[in-house]
Amino acid sequence: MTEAEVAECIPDLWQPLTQEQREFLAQNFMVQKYKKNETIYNEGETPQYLMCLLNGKVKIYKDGVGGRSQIIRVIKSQEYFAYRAYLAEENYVTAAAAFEPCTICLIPMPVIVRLLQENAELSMFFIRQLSKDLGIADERTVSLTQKHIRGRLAESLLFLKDTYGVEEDQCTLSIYLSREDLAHLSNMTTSNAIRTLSNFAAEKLIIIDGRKIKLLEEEKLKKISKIG
Amino acid sequence: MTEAEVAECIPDLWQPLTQEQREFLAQNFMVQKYKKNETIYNEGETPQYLMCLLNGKVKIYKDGVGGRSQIIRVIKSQEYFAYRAYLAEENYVTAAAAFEPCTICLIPMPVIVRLLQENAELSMFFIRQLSKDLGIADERTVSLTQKHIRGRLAESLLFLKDTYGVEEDQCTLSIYLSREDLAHLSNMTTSNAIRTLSNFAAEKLIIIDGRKIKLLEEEKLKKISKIG
DNA sequence: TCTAAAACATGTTATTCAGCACAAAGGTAA
DNA sequence: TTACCTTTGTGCTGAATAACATGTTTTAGA
Repeated sequence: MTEAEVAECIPDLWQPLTQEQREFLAQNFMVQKYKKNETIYNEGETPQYLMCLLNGKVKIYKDGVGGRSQIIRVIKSQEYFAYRAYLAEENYVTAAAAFEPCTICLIPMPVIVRLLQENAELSMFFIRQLSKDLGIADERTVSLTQKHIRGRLAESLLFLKDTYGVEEDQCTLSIYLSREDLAHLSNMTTSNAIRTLSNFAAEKLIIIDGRKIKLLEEEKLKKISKIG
Repeated sequence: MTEAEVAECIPDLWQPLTQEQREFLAQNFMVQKYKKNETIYNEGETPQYLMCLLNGKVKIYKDGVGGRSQIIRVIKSQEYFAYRAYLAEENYVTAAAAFEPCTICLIPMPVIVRLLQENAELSMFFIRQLSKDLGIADERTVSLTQKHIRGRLAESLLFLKDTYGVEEDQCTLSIYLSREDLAHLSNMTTSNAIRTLSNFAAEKLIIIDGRKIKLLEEEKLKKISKIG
């Protein structure tokens, strides 16, 4: 892989570096592919790499009480993940899997740590990213615990639009999730995800066609999400 | 305040610094006192200071749907807080208040940012801290959403023991929370906190004497917490 | 193309927990 | 003291939602 190609894959990481650091990074750069639904890492494993999603869609999730799965966050193209546990000096407390076929760039964490020690701007990038993620996690805790089912599902739909965007028609979500994943994202059972989605469709807030979801009344969904 | 005194207040921040940086920090050091139940900062405000709790106990909380309060985390002596939002370039998404009379050290965030740019070891301290907090937040999301009332309350009691410790008898929690705060920590109504606490007492897992709580059967509480 | 499995859909029941209402106990101030 | 407010405690009711059962549709593999 040429340096120019590496630079294009991981601009946020690349940009702050000196020429010397860039050469070092380019020498420690791997790319790996994952199939749809393939596990990327598991809870309890020892983290070794920082990962950057080059293309595809990834879920970070956690299996809780009685094996019930909760999606903690989702990763879109160009985002970094899988590094938190190493930096906290822990094993993974979450697992990651591919929603769709993915290409992921892997960089050994010791390489990252060395760069962090040499490059203050890079450190600030990680500090900012972790700070943002922690704020999101705090918001999410309250949403998931206090909002009612309709509010949680509406929030998830809007969140998916924000994260992965829409197709050419400006309203069909670009991600086709199973009802089960939608449920795990919204902290509810699969039955209730199906039911509530049907209700939204009956109220003409959305149109469902299999896994394809069109958001018709975004403002009303926002209202439902906000009032809980 | 002498440099030695400053050093004692904020060892984690102080230790990585050069002599020059220490002098700079010592010149930008304030100490402020807060009364019991006094608000330290509010949601929506613009963050200006990193805070370090010198003594006392602090809650970080968030008012959610219908003003229902959720305690997100608690701070003990020597811990840093209130810096996340500034580093994420956001306003506060949480609020902070004193459980008990507190002494807090305040350092303007621009001072911290300057030190972060100069000192890689200090950056690593914040990266590690944020990474740990994010892991805790992820775990907490699943606990609060999936565990049942008894599991959540048991977890809170054990968490309070871990965080603030116990008195000389080795089993009385050192923090005397109102039932309301205990409820907000455990994501339940005050009535249910009272009821479940009474049940634990009836089962001889704990002894309650007003706000004083003695943990008798820690292993059984751990089991209740784990199975949810 | 057939078959089996997975995903989707919907109705019913059971459980958990929030939301009262109200009373007792403790603390605080005039 | 008395009065008042806050906190604690308890019972009852109903709403929200998980769990279960069952049938249908879609998908994937042989």
